Amino acid sequence: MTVAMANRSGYDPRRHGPRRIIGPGFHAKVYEVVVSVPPGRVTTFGDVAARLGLRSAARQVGYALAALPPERDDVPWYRVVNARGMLSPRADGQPSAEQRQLLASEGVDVDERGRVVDFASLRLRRDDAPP
DNA sequence: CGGCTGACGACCT
DNA sequence: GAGGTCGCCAGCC
Repeated sequence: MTVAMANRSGYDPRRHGPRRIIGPGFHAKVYEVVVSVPPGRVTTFGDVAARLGLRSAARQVGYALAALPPERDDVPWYRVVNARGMLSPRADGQPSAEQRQLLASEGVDVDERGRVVDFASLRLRRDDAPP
């Protein structure tokens, strides 16, 4: 017996984390976490969500960054990639060239498939320290 | 106030 | 490895 097979149609906290309502200001919290990502490092949507206590809300983190207002140019959105270390494709189906360039300016290389080179080492996890 | 819009992640076959 | 399913929520028309 495992929790994984408990109920397929129901909610599995082991997998998705706690059900919790962040409430208004969710976007602002996302931005705050992203601001704390140091130059030359990257993090993931899921890690940001986990840091907010909502592992299951990775998608919402993406939505929040998609809605990032231009005046929030203090938020290094480009340091956020997906869990595989890939730059998330935008509406046109390809990764943002601007994101690639901004990362490159910090010494973070992105290969031709859109994946961050040496992602495992550069990834900033919730309670991770630089090597 | 109803409906639509979005940068994801983990599992399963 | 690739493709599909399900679960998440706040903003802005």
